[in-house]
Amino acid sequence: MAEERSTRDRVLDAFERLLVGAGSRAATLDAVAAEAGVSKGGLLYHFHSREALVDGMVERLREQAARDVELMRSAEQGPVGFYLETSVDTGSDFDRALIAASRIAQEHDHGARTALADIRDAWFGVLNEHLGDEALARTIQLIGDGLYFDDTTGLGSPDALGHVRKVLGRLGH
Amino acid sequence: MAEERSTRDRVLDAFERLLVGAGSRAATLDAVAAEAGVSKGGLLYHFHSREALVDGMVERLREQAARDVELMRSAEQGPVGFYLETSVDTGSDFDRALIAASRIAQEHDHGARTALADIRDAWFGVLNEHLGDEALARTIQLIGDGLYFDDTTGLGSPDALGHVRKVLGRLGH
DNA sequence: GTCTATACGCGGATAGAC
DNA sequence: GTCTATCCGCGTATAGAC
Repeated sequence: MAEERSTRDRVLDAFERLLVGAGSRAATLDAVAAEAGVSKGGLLYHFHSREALVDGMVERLREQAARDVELMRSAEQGPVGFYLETSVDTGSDFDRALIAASRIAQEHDHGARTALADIRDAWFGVLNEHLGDEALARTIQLIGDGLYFDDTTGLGSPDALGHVRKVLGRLGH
Repeated sequence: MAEERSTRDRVLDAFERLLVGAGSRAATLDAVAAEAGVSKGGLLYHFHSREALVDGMVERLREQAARDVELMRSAEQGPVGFYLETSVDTGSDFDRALIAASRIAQEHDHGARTALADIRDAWFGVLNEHLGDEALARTIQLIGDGLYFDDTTGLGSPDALGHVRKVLGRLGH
């Protein structure tokens, strides 16, 4: 039977939702506690400081990423399709964690930065291995980043993914 | 003779540097004043609130953007080359303003979001007009966003732009 | 494990001197 | 136009009851 989501996880979920939805400035301990439906004291039992909250989030992100890379490797539609489709925000837990971490990384947090760098390296490894074409692999990764960024910033055109497919089609993909 | 940079502008410069270098959380009025070499009171004479600071920055960004679009339109290397080259952080004032605004936009600021959306529309207009190919124009814009995002997050591979050129070359550009 | 109460410094903002 | 002094609320963190 599926375990109940622990308070710890619910707090991290709340933290991520606030980071994604309103930015780091708004993701205060007060706000996180309220969003998670727990008192500030309750939150601070699980995470002794804001920094610990960030660390906990990054740690969980790494676990999620390891699973994602496995899915990408063995995806039915191939790694490229899987990567691009999951670069537009699908609303998955992993997407949310990734965007949340990028918010923190922008503040110079070392843990978040290296985690994101490692995850990107893993993705690139799969793309490059599959395509056998570094330039194309890098370009596709950039397109994925662009899709992400646009989604994340609330910009982004309606059928971005469709346009990309069209162009990749001309390249024989 | 070139005018001295006004205090107002120096404050906005400082605000942008902090936003880009350390994030919105770190860009406090105290920090901005110190970075600009002015007292908090001095800063608040020019901008009555943090919100006013953001508005001033966005307003200046729009002026810079109008100039950039003109440069893009008439660039020697063509709009695509100009766009991609200026998508990696060149360290220009405009780049800094753009990245700074994207930080603020992530916090749901309406002014920053619409300004960025308008600027992106203008860029797309030039690309699409020049290429006469919407799918390609959108894809190139995504690549530019990706370059931006990577630079911005401190990720990004060394010769990203070179790889992109290679792939675009295969498409006949 | 979760809560309430409390301490305390920081960030945003005002008043008024120079 | 720029400064210092000051106010107040918020964000982080601790102590200790339940």
